[in-house]
Amino acid sequence: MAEEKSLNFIEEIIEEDLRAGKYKSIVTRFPPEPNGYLHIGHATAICLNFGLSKKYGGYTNLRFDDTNPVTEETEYVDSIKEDVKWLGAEWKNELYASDYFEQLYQFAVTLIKKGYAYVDDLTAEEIAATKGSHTEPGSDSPHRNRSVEENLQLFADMRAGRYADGEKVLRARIDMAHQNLLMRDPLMYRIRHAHHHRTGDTWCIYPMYDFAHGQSDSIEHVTHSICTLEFVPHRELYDWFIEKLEIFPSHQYEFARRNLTYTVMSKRKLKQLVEEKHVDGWDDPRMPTISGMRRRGYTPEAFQDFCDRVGIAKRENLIDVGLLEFCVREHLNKIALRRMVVFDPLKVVITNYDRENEFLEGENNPEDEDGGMRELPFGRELYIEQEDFMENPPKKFFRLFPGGMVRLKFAYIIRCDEVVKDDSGKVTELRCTYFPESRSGHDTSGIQVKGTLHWVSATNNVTAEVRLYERLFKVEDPSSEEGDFKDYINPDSLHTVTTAYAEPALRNARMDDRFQFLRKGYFTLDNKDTYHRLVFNRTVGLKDAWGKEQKK
RNA sequence: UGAGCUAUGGUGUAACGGUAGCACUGCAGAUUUUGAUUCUGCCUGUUAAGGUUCGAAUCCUUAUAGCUCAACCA
Repeated sequence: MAEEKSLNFIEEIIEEDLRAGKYKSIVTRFPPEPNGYLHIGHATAICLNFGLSKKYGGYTNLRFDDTNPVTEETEYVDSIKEDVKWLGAEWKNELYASDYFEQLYQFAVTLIKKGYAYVDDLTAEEIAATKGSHTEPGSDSPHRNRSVEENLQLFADMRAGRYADGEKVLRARIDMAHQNLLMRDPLMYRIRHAHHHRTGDTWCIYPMYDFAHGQSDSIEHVTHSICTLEFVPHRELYDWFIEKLEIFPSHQYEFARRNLTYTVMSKRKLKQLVEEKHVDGWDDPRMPTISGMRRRGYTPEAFQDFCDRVGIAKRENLIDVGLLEFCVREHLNKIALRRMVVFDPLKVVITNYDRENEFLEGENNPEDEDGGMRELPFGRELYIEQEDFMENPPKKFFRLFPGGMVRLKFAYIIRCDEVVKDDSGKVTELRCTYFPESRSGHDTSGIQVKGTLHWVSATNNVTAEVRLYERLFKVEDPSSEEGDFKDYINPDSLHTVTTAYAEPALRNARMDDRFQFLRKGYFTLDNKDTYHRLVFNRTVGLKDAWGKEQKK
């Protein structure tokens, strides 16, 4: 029995269009403005647009909406392409709104000729003042009824650079009393004597978003132009231009942008975090940017899964970041190489171990039969985690305590015989005995233990720096709290373990490797600071039933 | 206080006039050489009030709540 996969509302629209024969295949686009870095919100838009065209047999263009020369830079174009590529999205064409400047200019001329556009001399303030309000109609500009010839000449003069910034604009001639404020003679072109990252100084007039986006969609024959809900009021204008221009009718559909708990998503706020040094940069592993999450060790597969699970709709939402963490754990659990790393060492001396150091074997990944094994040096002196020993353990403590026994993962069962302390009473060393016949995989000892600990040889290991990240904010929705969102920054979002002791296999860690440090979480090499030393970022922790139990 | 959009467990999303389902979270248990993974089970929901209908989460009305809109930004 075939399982009916339910469709989201956009898929329903597309299937209906396809069924009705409106299109044979679909074209979507991902249209970032190259003025900043991509974040998770963009990632969901990418998954949506590229996912749709893949599902329904079509393609997706990557189009840079570069109509504002003063905010846009090539640097951003490059980082955006890198991020999109990393997510696994393959665009059909790399396009730029600026590629269409000449065509857009001709569109504007067409509208002028049809009497649908005019050059206005009003200042920005005057235009705002005559715009009216939600309850009051606007009033016509005194230049609204210039002749077509005059408009044509003036617009050509604008292009030719005869005017200074702000001196003139081209407006659509619609209705200054329109219910929709966006339809009250919106601006189509403004003068900007500025260098453009691609067209250089060729142009000094630039189209506004509303006169560039829909037309670009149309030029590319985009069938389904998907954007976020705040553009709903723009749809009327979008359709108006296409109708008056009589060009390919692209259609705009809107969905609700995704919000995540314990973070902020607006460019303005992210920028503040970077500029005021609350984080290390746009790619700080705590940032919700794609570059930040990549650096932290998230995988494209996890994002894809996340997008699929979250779905798509039109209502406001605040998605539990726990879902993203679940997705990344689920993927990493399958692919991560298991390794042992001790963050806070407590020396263990095995008093009855008097032979040569030996090498034991440990599987790389119990989830992967073909994952292979690696060697683990074992010896008389080892490190275990400080927190894995308690002199006076509470109930249900499965780890080491005086007289207690645990298994060392991949190795032997040991018993704690003696606790060595320094003058201040701090435990500095445990003296233990091991049971030779309890060797992992060959255990004939018959001893049952509750706990299994990770460990590292004290004489054969490699040191590394480990960075542990917590949530960047203390509250679920920093933006909706009283006062400044920055008041809710979690001051302890980064813990650095400068010297952790790792098993030797980690010496050969590669940048795209994913690791699970046993009982510690998932880690990956930091792509910036790993140079002459190893620096690992914790992507996400393991589920921690014991930690939860303790909090009770 | 004009217009538009939206309202389903704690969270996200299905059900398209006919049994409110799935996932995450949470809780309980089993297995476990990671207190991980895996497996079982459980808790929790249609914003409200009317109306139409044999039957309403779904259609209608009203109310309520949230979001969006008056940049020469996108």
